[in-house]
Amino acid sequence: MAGIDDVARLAGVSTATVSRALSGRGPVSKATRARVDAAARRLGYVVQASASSLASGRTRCIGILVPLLDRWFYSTVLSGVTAVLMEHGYDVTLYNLTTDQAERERIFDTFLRRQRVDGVVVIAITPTDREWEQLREIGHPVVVIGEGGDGIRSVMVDDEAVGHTATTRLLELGHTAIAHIGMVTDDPHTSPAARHRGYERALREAGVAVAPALFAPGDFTVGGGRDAAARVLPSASAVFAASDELAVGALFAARDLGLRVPEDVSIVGVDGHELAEFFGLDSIDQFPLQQGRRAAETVLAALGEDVPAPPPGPVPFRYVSRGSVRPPAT
Amino acid sequence: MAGIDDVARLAGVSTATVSRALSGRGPVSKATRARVDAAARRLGYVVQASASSLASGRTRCIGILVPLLDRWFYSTVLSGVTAVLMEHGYDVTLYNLTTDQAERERIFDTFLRRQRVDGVVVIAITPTDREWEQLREIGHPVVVIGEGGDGIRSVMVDDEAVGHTATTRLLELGHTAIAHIGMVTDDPHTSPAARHRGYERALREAGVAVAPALFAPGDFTVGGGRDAAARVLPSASAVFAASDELAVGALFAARDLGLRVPEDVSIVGVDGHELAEFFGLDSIDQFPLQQGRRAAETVLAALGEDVPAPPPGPVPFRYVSRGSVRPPAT
DNA sequence: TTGAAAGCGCTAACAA
DNA sequence: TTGTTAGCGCTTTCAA
Repeated sequence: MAGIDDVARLAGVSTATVSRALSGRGPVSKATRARVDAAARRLGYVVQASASSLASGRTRCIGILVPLLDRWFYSTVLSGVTAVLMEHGYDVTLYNLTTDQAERERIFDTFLRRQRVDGVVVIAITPTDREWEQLREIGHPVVVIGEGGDGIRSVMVDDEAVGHTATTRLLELGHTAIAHIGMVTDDPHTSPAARHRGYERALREAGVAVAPALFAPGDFTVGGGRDAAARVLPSASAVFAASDELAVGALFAARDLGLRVPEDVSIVGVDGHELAEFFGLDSIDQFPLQQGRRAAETVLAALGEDVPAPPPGPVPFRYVSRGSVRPPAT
Repeated sequence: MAGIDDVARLAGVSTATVSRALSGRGPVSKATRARVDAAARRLGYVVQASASSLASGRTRCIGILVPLLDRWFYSTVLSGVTAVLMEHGYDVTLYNLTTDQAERERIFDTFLRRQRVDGVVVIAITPTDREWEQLREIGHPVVVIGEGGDGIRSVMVDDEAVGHTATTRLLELGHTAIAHIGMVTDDPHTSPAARHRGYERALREAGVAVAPALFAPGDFTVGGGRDAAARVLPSASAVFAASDELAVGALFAARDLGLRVPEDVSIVGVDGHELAEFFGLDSIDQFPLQQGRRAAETVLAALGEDVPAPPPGPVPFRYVSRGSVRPPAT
């Protein structure tokens, strides 16, 4: 495996010049650069990551923290992040935070502190105060998809607006017995919490009382949605589900109860999941691929890479009609 | 950020001893190790990855090549791989091979050759001859989930047996007009190709002619399955789909055609996807999480890590009945 | 624009 | 069992 000396020898220059030519940092004459490039190509030379990192302090690697890999939203965001980073020559190191507390600590205490990454993208995780602190301490840019903390860049949709939009749509159709299925968290800074707030605000603004019995928690899976919906469907004419997976679960629950959608019950989800289309499910698309791309561009920009500056403010979402809502039967 | 010298000073030993104590390589007395551990903990010292790698030649990082992230099978395998690697203190660097040819080349030419990884896990990708060559050249263990190449370790289910099992089940129920929806590849060493062979062999063994009109290609998505199934359903009493996503698509196609499952048509899929349960879909579960775990253990074993030796031979699969098949209507 | 040379922070011979 | 020391393969001052 060729080293930088081999390239230097073949090109008839010093290793310093090879380094400058190949990295693009520092002045190199056009002719020299061409000779170095040719020599490098001829030898199949690729700079060794660890040596380069040790000498320069840059790793060209971004760490990604993600809570689950097998959920559509996360894996789609991840696709967006990796695509952009790869285009810019960055590697991606994946840290899958499970529910195992010891493992989680090890990621924050050790993995992230090995100086293996130049930056971190956090997907939909709510770090504790201490974890925020640790993220800041690594001394590299951190971008959160979701609500950020102090001095931490964030890419997010306005989840309260999402909840408000979906609920308002149902209200406008004339529904008043609108159930919500989502997740209960003690942390108000999460997407489910914000969507829930948006739901309640829309109801209040419309003068409709918020009925606690019309909320049912369920984890963000089809099964969770089915179980949660089964509890509220008997007393609701419409359901706002905090994710498309939950909404699909609600469709199954409706079927089990002999309810037709949308004749007997209207259902709206959130995400833009592939399945929403097949089920003819109204949904608020939040463009997860774009969120991932934007997060990646945000870290790269913070690292001084030449990327289109991501626009400030929350990322867009869009209500997509597919036929799962209609005015309530009278 | 504390360095190894700080730890050495605080513990009253040399840096070499700190290195030995913390890495576990080389002899250190019990008392010394305790002092070093205490000093390291006190200073919050974590070894710097690039310096350690440069000096030792080991990176404690495994590269993973995956074609798609947002498909259930791949992301589940990936979960299994990352879980095991993390348990052993290994990082995971993710390379998402898209269909972009230039990007793919860059991964094989550059990314994998930066000596950033100690080993590679390839998920469901069919490398070209040249790419196999490049994988071997990096001089590290490579494990493929799917059919391997020369001198490359492989973790795989016997996909021909999978196809044979599913088809045989339908034959035993009395079906003869059994359609297959899968993927067309010119490469015989892929899962879809093997499942297709198993399907045809089962038919031949049962004395049923293989009807080319009963095969329809579709990419491995719900949409692909729906379109493919729409073409073969009119002339089939049963469908063997090469994945659960395809099978779910077939369910939608059946519904669109006014066919009931299983009264009018029987459907079997492959994977063990969460949705199979909700749709009451018969499926061959291939335990992707276990496949991922086994692949990770295989690389680790090859690197001399202390892991349970993965059993040889193909990984298990299991036919799971959920009510989507029955004898053909007469 | 180039080259010489001093590290980057750690590991692993080797000697004690 | 421990310390001394010479690198690992690059990058980056600094001087020319």
